[in-house]
Amino acid sequence: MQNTNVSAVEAEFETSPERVRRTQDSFSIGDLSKEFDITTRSIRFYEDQGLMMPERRGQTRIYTQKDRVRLKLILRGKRLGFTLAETKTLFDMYERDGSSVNQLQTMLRLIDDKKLALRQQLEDIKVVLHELTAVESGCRAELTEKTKENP
Amino acid sequence: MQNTNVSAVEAEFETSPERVRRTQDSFSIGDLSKEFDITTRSIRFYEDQGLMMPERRGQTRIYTQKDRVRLKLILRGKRLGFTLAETKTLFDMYERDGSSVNQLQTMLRLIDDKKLALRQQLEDIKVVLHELTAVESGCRAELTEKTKENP
DNA sequence: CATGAAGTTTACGTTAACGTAAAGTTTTAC
DNA sequence: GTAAAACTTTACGTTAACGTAAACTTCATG
Repeated sequence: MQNTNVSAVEAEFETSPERVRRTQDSFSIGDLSKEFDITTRSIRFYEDQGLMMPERRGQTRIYTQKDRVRLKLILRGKRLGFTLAETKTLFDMYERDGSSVNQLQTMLRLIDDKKLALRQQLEDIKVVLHELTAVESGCRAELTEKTKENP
Repeated sequence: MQNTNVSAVEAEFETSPERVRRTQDSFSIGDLSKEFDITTRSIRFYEDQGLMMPERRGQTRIYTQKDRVRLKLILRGKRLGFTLAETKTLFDMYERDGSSVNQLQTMLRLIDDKKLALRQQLEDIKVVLHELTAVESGCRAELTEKTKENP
């Protein structure tokens, strides 16, 4: 087990190509906003919501590698359909439970919920697509009729 | 062509079983809210947004069959993923163009847009489902490892 | 030393479709 | 005849995730 500080779950999210440019160990808010292509407003918002707590040098925020990984996790969570509140729950859980067994179970529950909801959405979308096609046919039929009348 | 007042598109939306109980020809807001299982607040909201303009007897709203059909169309539009604004556009169009050739073409465009967006959504959801499954596997693996350590 | 880039806080604005009082009038029922 | 049910208007609240503007400080550079 080579875990130093970053949670196993966090480590899991590390993608291999990143290891190449392991140079910096502190970042400005602008650095991160550029790297992840989000606004600084967003990053400050995440802090507002209790998802990050970077150090300060005076007023200025200083982000560590750990913070950077957190941000990465936030964004991946978003892509997976987690709300910021849900992601925060996971973070809080890890904070109180380093071993994170609890966290993993919660995550599994969350994932299960998401999968269920997504499958439902999938079905709904299919149904609506069919309905739309039906309405479309009706429209086309009516349209050819109308243009037949008024050439 | 047996169109009296209701547009051909509106007529198209009429479902057959309805014709059986063709009794009333005016309705209260409560009648409609019960029939379609929505709140009176919603109905008044649709009026606010310019989607309906029922007559009044004093202060009280009186809805005709035509209004009822409109409401039905609004709700079907919602099920099909149209915003109220989009539905309003179609209504306005019919108001100015009884023959509604224009309306039909606009509708076809709208439907096409929706279908495209839905297909995209479908793909996105599939991708996310796969990602979720992957993350889930990772969690499970890690979990069995942890519980192996601390039995 | 000025100036422009990057950082900061505070706080209101946005979107969609209603929910939820509050406070009043009208209708219906017994 | 009165009390409950149904109707009305007005208007602020909700959700999520920021956008945007104002007004300020700090820093580096030519």
